Amino acid sequence: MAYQDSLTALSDPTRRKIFEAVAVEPQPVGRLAARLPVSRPAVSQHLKILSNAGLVQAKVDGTRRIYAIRQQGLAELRSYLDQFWDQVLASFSDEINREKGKP
Amino acid sequence: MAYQDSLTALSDPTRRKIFEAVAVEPQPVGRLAARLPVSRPAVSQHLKILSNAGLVQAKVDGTRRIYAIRQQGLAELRSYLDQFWDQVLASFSDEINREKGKP
DNA sequence: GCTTACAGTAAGTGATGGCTTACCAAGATT
DNA sequence: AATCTTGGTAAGCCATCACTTACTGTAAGC
Repeated sequence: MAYQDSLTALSDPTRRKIFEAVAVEPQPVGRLAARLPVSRPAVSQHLKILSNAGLVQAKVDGTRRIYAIRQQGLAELRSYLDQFWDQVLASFSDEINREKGKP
Repeated sequence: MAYQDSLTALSDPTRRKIFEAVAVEPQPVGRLAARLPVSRPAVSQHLKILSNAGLVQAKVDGTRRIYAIRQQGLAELRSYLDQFWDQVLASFSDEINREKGKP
């Protein structure tokens, strides 16, 4: 639901593969499981975690569920990291200013 | 060492706090531990993981080690996510083009 | 209506991971 | 030189987690 859950979700290699596969092309659960070395229930469980993190969402199509990336979840994670990026850039320019003021 | 390790490193709440604290201001291990609800060895272990992930680096100062953010590690993680961001934007414009072509 | 396809849930298991205390190494301080 | 400060390492413990098989539910297809 927030960037915390997104980071937890993407920390697992299998979930990353699922996320990456879904990013390339929205897919039903069965197809994802077929291309992965784990069982279909395992994929379902991973998708639940990714879904709760807001990183993917399912579009129901009969008995099938087509999972796709949810861009807002990705955006939240990006802005979390951007916050640090800004801080890094800020302290870097601070250092430059300190260096300039020295001699 | 790569974005995978960065995601694993930032998936833990305590490590996130350490990373966030170090982002605000470079600090020695002891000070970090004093402000956290875990022991100093625990902080050391977390810093090792963050360091291996390339997210922080230590500057040795006598017996003290001042930990700070390593911007390149953060950059790698950002670009990993940006890759998906680009894909999301691409498929979004694809959809618009499909919609335009329909009627 | 019966069966088949698709997918989520439940329960159990082995491995991983974060924490603690105890210990060790090395530079600072007196 | 003796001690204190600082911090990394070792070993062990408990909780969490990813995975499996078995089961349930629901929509399609004949």
